[in-house]
Amino acid sequence: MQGDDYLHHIAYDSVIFGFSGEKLKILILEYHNTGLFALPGGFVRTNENLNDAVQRGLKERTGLDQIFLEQFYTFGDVARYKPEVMKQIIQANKVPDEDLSWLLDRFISVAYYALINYAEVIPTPDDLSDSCGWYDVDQLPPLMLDHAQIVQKALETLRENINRKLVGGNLLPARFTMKELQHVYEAILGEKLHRGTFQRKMLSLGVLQRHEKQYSGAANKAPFLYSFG
Amino acid sequence: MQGDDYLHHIAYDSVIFGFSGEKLKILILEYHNTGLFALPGGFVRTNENLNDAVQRGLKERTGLDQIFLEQFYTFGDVARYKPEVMKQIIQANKVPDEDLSWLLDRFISVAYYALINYAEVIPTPDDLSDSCGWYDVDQLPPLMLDHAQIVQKALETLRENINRKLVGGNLLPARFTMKELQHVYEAILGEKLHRGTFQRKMLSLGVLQRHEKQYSGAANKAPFLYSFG
DNA sequence: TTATTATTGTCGCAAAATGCGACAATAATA
DNA sequence: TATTATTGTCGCATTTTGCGACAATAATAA
Repeated sequence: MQGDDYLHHIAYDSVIFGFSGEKLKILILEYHNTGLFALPGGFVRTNENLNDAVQRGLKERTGLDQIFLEQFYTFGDVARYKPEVMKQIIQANKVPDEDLSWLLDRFISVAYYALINYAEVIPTPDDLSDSCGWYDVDQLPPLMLDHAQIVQKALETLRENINRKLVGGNLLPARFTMKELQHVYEAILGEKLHRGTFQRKMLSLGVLQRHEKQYSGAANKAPFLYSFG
Repeated sequence: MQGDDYLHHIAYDSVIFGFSGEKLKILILEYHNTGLFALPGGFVRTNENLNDAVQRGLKERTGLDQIFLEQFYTFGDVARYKPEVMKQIIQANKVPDEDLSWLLDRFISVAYYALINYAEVIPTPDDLSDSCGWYDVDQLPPLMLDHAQIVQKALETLRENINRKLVGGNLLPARFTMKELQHVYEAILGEKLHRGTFQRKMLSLGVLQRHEKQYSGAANKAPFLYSFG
């Protein structure tokens, strides 16, 4: 990780949403020996597209390719410049032979959110962090720098886009029941929805494919499975 | 404009919308002796918030303060890195005693759009450009780099936000008629709206203040004037 | 003074979208 | 065969929207 390989002053942070146990979750990593929690982030190589850099980071952290990924804001306040925090992280991970001084400069961070199928992810820490795990959006640990603010804005954007971009399905397996889809919407919006109205609305969009029923073994009517497209 | 005063690799571009003659317009500047047209942009000082840098640039270019300003996307493709274009601009404006080599590096650009009252603006070129003027959004000159794409995305964002953020009023004087407001909406959306429906919708929002009538001298009923808040 | 004309504010009504409860169908168990 | 929980769908009231029409009005023309 030489200084010349990356664009200085520019970073990205990603808010990776998953869905499990009827809860919306976010992937958070913890840096070695610092007690610092952070969003997965990274830097842009000098010959690499910004969007590609984020895709690359996501691949490394989740093992997934072809992810729903969207940029939502670029954070550029001076107040987010805290070199002592970065110094702390570097010192806890001192690797000789590397000039990491460029990491102590001021950074502007382009923030993205990703929607992924929780079940397919293998959370993988990087060199600097020793854990990479899921947290409920409403039970996050204290995050470093302005990362809590970034999460907040990601959630707002997600709520605004939930109908415009059919965002919901990206958080589920390829096939799902209407109830599961409704739970995703409820978790994102933070409110209960009416079952009948929700089903009618979804079906009227004409983007759901209906498949065979899912026999759960429970003593009641079995629901259909659906997929997008 | 020393290299140490600004954050390297980071720029901003602004799409400044105005409204006149029932048309949506954008402020475009032309660089000296190059035939290059561009969006007004600039750089971020090392101790300056990103948002403040854009406000500062807007103030210099329009004379206006307290503008409706919103960030909408950050452009970071490698393809937008064309040092020969920058070199052309610099050479046409050679100022001695300055090291401008940092301008030839790759830049990531944070794009903003602004909505302003056309009548209050005094378009002002900067040192590098010899004109700064209004162009119809559908009759723009060929813009350098990816600036046409930036304009396109600004328009899309504006359309998406038109109802969510009461964007329309920022393009008009403090007091305006319902018809003028409708023309703004039509220019942004690119379609005709029904007069009755539009008026009913706007009034139902409860954010318009009704004032005295505007007697235009025409042989017909005089419209009320409105303001926001 | 009175008719004419263009434009405005508002209304009525049909069509579409939404909120909410209810019913029959169904997959298992008792 | 009855029971139970859940599902798919429908009916109906309410709200929102699209669209035309009417009366009111400010000036001009007769």
